[in-house]
Amino acid sequence: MTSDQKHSWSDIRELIHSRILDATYRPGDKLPRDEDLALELGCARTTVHRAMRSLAESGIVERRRKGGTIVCTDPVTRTRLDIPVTRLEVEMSGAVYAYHMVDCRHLLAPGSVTAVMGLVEREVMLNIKALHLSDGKPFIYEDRWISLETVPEILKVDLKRQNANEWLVRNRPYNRCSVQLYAEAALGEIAEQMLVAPGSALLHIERTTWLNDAPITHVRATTAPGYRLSTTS
Amino acid sequence: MTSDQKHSWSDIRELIHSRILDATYRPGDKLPRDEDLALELGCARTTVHRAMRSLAESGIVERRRKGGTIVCTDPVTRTRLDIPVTRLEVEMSGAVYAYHMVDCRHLLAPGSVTAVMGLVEREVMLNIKALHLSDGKPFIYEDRWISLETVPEILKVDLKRQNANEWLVRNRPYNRCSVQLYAEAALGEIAEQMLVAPGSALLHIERTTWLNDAPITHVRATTAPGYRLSTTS
DNA sequence: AAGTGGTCTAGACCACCTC
DNA sequence: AGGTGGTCTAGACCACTTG
Repeated sequence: MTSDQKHSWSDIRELIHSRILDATYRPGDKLPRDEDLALELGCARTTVHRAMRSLAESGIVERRRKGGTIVCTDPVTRTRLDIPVTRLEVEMSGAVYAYHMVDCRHLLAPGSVTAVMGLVEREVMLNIKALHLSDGKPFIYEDRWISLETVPEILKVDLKRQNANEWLVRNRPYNRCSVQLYAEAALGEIAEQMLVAPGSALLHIERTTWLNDAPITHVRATTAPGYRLSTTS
Repeated sequence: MTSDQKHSWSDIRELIHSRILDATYRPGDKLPRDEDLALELGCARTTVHRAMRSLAESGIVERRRKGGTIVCTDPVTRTRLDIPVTRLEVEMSGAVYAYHMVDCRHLLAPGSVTAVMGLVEREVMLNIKALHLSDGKPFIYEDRWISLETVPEILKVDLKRQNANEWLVRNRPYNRCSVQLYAEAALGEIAEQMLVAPGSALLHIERTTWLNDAPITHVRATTAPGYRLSTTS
């Protein structure tokens, strides 16, 4: 009676997914218990669990103890976004990478920055403005704030030669990260640095990183016209 | 000798992660074999494996059979991006949602669209232009192409009343999805529909979905000024 | 060819949450 | 309070890939 058994969790994931796709299980429906599915499919419960966890991570089903497994209604589009290190991104495209520090000073960080970092009070941080170049042309302009509380060693680094992000990434790994994406017209200073007409539409990527609730850095990256972020899955 | 045992995979994940954070294991280093770590930590190899897989999914280590586990050099910023269904996004913000179909016709899809979809030849598709409103104000303008090869039933749906995306999402789940993000100035038609000054910088979200290599739909969503996409983790 | 991670099993116990 | 998913174990075998 039971069709021939598929014992691998990815096969089982596909099987269950296909039942969702062909509406055997509809959005909002409750799926059989892991144990029953294991019995039906002729595999261990652990294997069904592995498949289910994968479906849950993809946002296709929702699982609750005692509540069972439910097919998600109102599915979101869930993708993975990888933001590469700029130098590598440029070099991978076959272009020559260069880094140019525009400005570097101690400043009282604006409230917008300290708020995002989760700090109650404003404090003096290291502010770095720098340009990443691809074949000599402006590629990304970054405005970065580094917490001197969390990363005092940064003052010993020669940031005119050493890209701040790469130093941080190698010496100050982070725990938690928040990213925001938006479009904004190029303002005076940015338009100047990026060599674009004022008002040009540019994609901005803001990132904040922490190590166990201690903020490390906040950076606003302004990308060149036409820049695209792609995700897969 | 062995410190007191932590038996849960998340504890072990944290422990190994902390060794990476404090440079016990440095970028490029090879970690001990799963079995040795299990021995050291006093747990089953499966448990170490579970922790390692989590670290690998986060892009912190790289694992290869026979090659062992290596701490990633040049880490990328990896985040999860969830794009909600527009109606829910509006309603969650406490505003009133409305949908207005602007245009709907059979058209030969442009090469840029069919190419992204992975089609060799251009074909006639259903093209829908629509506006999502939040409290009566333009929120997202979408330009959508729906494959009539894959989804012929769409012709029976009353798309003036029924939001195309929501119908698709409920009746034509997808397998694969590709997303692109970029900034672009509002052109004539878009500026008109969105009620913004021509040239305004707007965030664009392009999505293509497939079911087993059969393209379902391609949509370019133009968001209102100030729109932000956030990711967590 | 051999060593490493990847997976499967069977069973047990735990933790959470709904009923 | 009981049922469901979540996890851990111990052992076995498999699959990939590199030395």
